[in-house]
Amino acid sequence: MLSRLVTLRKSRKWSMQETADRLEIAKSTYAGYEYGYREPSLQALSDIADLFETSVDHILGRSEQSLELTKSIDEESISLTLDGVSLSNEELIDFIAFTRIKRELSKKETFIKKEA
Amino acid sequence: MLSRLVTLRKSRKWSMQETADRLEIAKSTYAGYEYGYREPSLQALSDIADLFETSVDHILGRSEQSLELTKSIDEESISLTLDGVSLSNEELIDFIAFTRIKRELSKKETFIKKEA
DNA sequence: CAAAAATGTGCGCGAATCGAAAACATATAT
DNA sequence: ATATATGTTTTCGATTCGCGCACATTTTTG
Repeated sequence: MLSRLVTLRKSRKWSMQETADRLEIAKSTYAGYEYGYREPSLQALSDIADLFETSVDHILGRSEQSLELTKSIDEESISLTLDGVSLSNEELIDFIAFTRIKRELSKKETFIKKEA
Repeated sequence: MLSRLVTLRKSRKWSMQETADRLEIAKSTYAGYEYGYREPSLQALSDIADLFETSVDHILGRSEQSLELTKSIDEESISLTLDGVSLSNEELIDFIAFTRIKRELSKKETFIKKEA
């Protein structure tokens, strides 16, 4: 269930002990999570996500969320940031237009090439 | 901990019973989640997120995720889609450049205006 | 309006499982 | 080679999960 923990921990070069310490739980408890014979409480799960600076969904290995840009306008689901500054609706709208046009153009290019 | 459940359920106009049925659990079990005196297992939590077509993080009320665009290049965290088509790295890179430049320009504009 | 059905709310219990301590195995460092 | 750190498993008391059941409240139906 929590198979991604191993990767997350090792990419940080932390031992189980160190990870457990940071989470303020016993190493055997943490080990239980990694080995899969224990499940953390929701609070612990949340703490783990915070520690690894990732989402709970990612830790749970849930089918990676795909964020549809057109839907994220005016919705408070996920906020996008660039260089730490959150993306304004205007920037998002510009981007959508920008990319749609680029996609249209690349279609036409292909079409022309085929014709030639 | 799971205070968002009420909203999610009611926005669908489901009774507790109906929700529990869809989740294939007892209504008293589901009620426990909503009232906050019970926590679902990770599997149940995941099922709930699926049922409500939302993320576990959202259900847990975790500080809304912000996705840093520069970090999402080459990372398998969340995939962005536009009009149902997933965003290529190239499109993302272009957008980052595009927006950075726009931001730079708007700074300068302000500067010029101040000078004038 | 009254009866019936559905829904919400809470209790109690057996079963499941949590979290930690401890012991042991294995690896790393001195 | 010995000590120290890390990984892994077992054990156990305490917690709490999930459900059935009962009752209150609301909604539906005739």
